Amino acid sequence: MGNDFYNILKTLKLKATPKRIAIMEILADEPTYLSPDEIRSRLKGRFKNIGLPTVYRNLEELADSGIIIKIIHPDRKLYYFYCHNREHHHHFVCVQCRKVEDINFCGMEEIKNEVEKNLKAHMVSHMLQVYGFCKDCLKKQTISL
Amino acid sequence: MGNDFYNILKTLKLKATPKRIAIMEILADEPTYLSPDEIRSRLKGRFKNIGLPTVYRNLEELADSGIIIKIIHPDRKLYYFYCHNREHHHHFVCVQCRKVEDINFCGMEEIKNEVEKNLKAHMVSHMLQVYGFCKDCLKKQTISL
DNA sequence: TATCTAAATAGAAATGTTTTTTATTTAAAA
DNA sequence: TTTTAAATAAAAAACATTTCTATTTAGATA
Repeated sequence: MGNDFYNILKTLKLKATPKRIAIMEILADEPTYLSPDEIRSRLKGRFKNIGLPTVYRNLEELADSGIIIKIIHPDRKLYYFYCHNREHHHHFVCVQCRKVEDINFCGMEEIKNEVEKNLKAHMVSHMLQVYGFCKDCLKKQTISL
Repeated sequence: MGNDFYNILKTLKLKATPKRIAIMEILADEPTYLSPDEIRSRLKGRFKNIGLPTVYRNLEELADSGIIIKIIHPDRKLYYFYCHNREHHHHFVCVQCRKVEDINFCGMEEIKNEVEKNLKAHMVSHMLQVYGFCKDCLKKQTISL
């Protein structure tokens, strides 16, 4: 299918270093979100030397340029996820298996309207995240809801 | 008006210690969200000895019991806010002065519906936060939007 | 009011994630 | 091939948050 990470990086005006490409490959292959340290562990299979600051820096740059996204987890640690959906949308996150699924509904127009009309404020950004148990985790075991 | 924190704490089955009451008073008087360390600084004016773990523990307990709320800031640090509105709602946060205002619209019914019908998942919780510049900060200065 | 006990506390130390620093290496443009 | 700005490794630092332990205290009970 050609995830042409080399050219994506060129478009973003980032050097196409082997490690940067590897980080994108690892995330794109993963249906769940990963922590920086987990990403580093996987990189260790491919590179014998890999520093944690390099992982953090690359993830930050890639997230800033929008090609990957940050997941805000209730534990307040950083997680990253490669999302193939380029439209504006939000995520359902399974707190058990970490699967990420898209939510298409976004009531942001109404919220933006309320913020600007009622509060007379200017909305810069918003964050919506939904936590729960996904279909598969519900099936696999008894979860006391 | 009588913010009867003593009785609120009794209802929550928490000991009404002077420090716990002071934490609630500080937050209730504050229109912005505060960090644990900022709260400790203010407590130092009232108590000569006050440990940071005490502040963290109390904030955690009070947030768990729902009398104060955690604010998720983009910097991923913890902040707390005393919200007088007991209904389910969300917040607009001014990223400049940290003022917190209520947003009454919440599209959660639609989202819950989508999660449960389309994804066949179970929604446990959700987080919505809107960031921007409040009315006053917009007035006070030129912000490049 | 005095006694008692579980809860709360201070203070020090530990934890663990994320960032900074600096010297070295590398991608890719010229 | 040369050049140079960007990227890197490694060590160290920064910093928020938590754990630990001995001590104190709120408030129930006698």
